[in-house]
Amino acid sequence: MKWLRTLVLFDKDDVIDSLGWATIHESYVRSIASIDYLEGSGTLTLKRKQRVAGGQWQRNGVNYLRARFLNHMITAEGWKAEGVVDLSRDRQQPAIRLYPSKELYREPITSDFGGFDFVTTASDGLRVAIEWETGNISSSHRSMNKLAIALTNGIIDAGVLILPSRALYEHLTDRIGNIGELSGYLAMWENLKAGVTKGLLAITVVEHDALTDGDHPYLPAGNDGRAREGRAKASKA
Amino acid sequence: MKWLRTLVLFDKDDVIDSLGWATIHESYVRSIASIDYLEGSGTLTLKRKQRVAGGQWQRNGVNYLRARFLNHMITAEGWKAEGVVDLSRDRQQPAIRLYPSKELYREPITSDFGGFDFVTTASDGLRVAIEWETGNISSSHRSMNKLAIALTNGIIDAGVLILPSRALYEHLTDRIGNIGELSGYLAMWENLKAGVTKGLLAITVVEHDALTDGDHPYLPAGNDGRAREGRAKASKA
DNA sequence: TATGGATCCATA
DNA sequence: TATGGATCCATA
Repeated sequence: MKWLRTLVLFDKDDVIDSLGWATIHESYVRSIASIDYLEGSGTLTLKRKQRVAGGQWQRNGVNYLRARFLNHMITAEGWKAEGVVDLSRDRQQPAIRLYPSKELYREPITSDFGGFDFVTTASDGLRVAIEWETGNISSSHRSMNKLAIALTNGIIDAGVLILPSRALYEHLTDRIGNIGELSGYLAMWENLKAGVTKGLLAITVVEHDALTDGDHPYLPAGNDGRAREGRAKASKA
Repeated sequence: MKWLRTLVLFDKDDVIDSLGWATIHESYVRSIASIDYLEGSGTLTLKRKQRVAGGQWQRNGVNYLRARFLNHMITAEGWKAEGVVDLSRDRQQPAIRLYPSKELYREPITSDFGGFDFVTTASDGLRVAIEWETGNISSSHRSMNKLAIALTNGIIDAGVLILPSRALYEHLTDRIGNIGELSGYLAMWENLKAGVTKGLLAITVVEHDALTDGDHPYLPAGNDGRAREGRAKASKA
C-alpha cells in the first residue's frame, strides 16, 4: 500500500521535531507499505469496482487492510498496543445555557470516551494515538473530534488519522472515510490548536498500488450493516 | 413527542435574544410536540425494543419521525425549506504542513458541503439551519461539525441539532445519535465560538411520550424493501 | 456521481 | 450493556 502524504493540521510545542514522532511516523509508514494483496506479492493490487446485476456495485471489503496494518505495527515494528486511553467522565463541562430559561447548565457526561485503534508510547515518552479509518466517512469525523479532545486534555501528545485517498475510496466499501470529504473541515480542527498546550494532529493519506480488471479476487467483505439486505437483492436480480 | 431541553453551546452577538430565534424555536418545539403514533392519538407511544429469536433486537425505525417533523414545519408552521445552503469550495484553507518535508501545504477542497435538513429565514432575516438527527451517532458528529463550519463562515446565524435522549435511543434503530454519546464532546464545539462573529449553536433533546409492551406496532422502517427484509430475516431465525 | 443516511455487526 | 465499525440505501 502506498503512503501518499501526512498533513500536520497543527503542532504545539514542537512535537513535529521530536525523536518519538519521527520514529513512530517512520514505523507506521513502513506498516502501510507492508500491506499487500495477494499476500506476499509486495503490491496492493485491488480489483476495480464493478457494476453487477440490479445496478449495485461490487467492491472490496476493508477488514483485511485494517488487520494487516495493526498486525504489522505490533509484530514487525514491535509496538505494544496499550489499549484504552480513557478520559474520566468528571472533566469540566463548558457552561452552556438552556433555552428559553437561559439558566446556566452543565450536561452530565454519560458516555465513555471509547479509546483509539492503537495507542503507544515512544522511547522519549511521547504518547501517540493512531486511528486506522475505514469506517463510514461520518465515523472519520468522530475520530478526528476524539483525537482533538484527547490532545486538548493532554492525554496524548500526537494523534494521527490514517485514511484512504479519494481514488482508493472508490474501490472499497461504499461511503468509507476519505480525504476528499474531510477536506472542507480541516480548518475547523486546525482552529482547535488554541486550546492545546502540547500536541500534534495529523492526517495520513493512503492508496492502493495498482488496480486490475483481471482475474483477481475482491478483498473479502463482512456481514455488517446492510450487507445481508444487499446480497439478498443481488442474488434476486 | 416530548421536547426535553435545548442546550445553547455558544451564542455570539446575542442571537439568543432575537425575535427570529424565539419564533423559530417555538415553531420547531411545536413541530416536535405534534409527532404522535398512532397518528392522531396525540401521544408518541413506542413499542419497547424486544429480543427476538437469534438474539437480535426488534426496534422502531426512524424514517417516520423525521418525515413527520419536516412535514409539520412546512405545512403547519409555514416555513419554507430553502434547500441547499452551500459553501463555495474556494474558501481559505489553513496553512498546514506536510511531514516529513515540513513544507507549507493547502489541501484542495474537493467535496461539497452538503447542506442541511432544513434551512429557513426568519422575518428579521435570521438564517437558521436545523438538523434532525436520526442517523448513526457518528453522523451526529458530522452534523455538528458542519453547523460549526457554517457558523464560522457566516452562512447561517443559528444552527440546531435535534437528537434523541439516551432513553429514546434505546428503542430506535441501533447506534443512532443520542445526547449521551455526544455529551463528552460539547466542550470541543463550545471552543469554536472564538472563530464566530455572530451565531448560536444549539442541541435540542427529544423523547417519546410513552413506552408500551402491549399490542402496538413498531414504527415502520419506511416504504421500501427494508421492512420486508427485516421481517424475512426475523422469521427465519 | 455525490452526499447524507439507515441499518445491523463484532466484541469487550 | 456499550462503543466503534462496516455495509448497503435513497435520492438529487
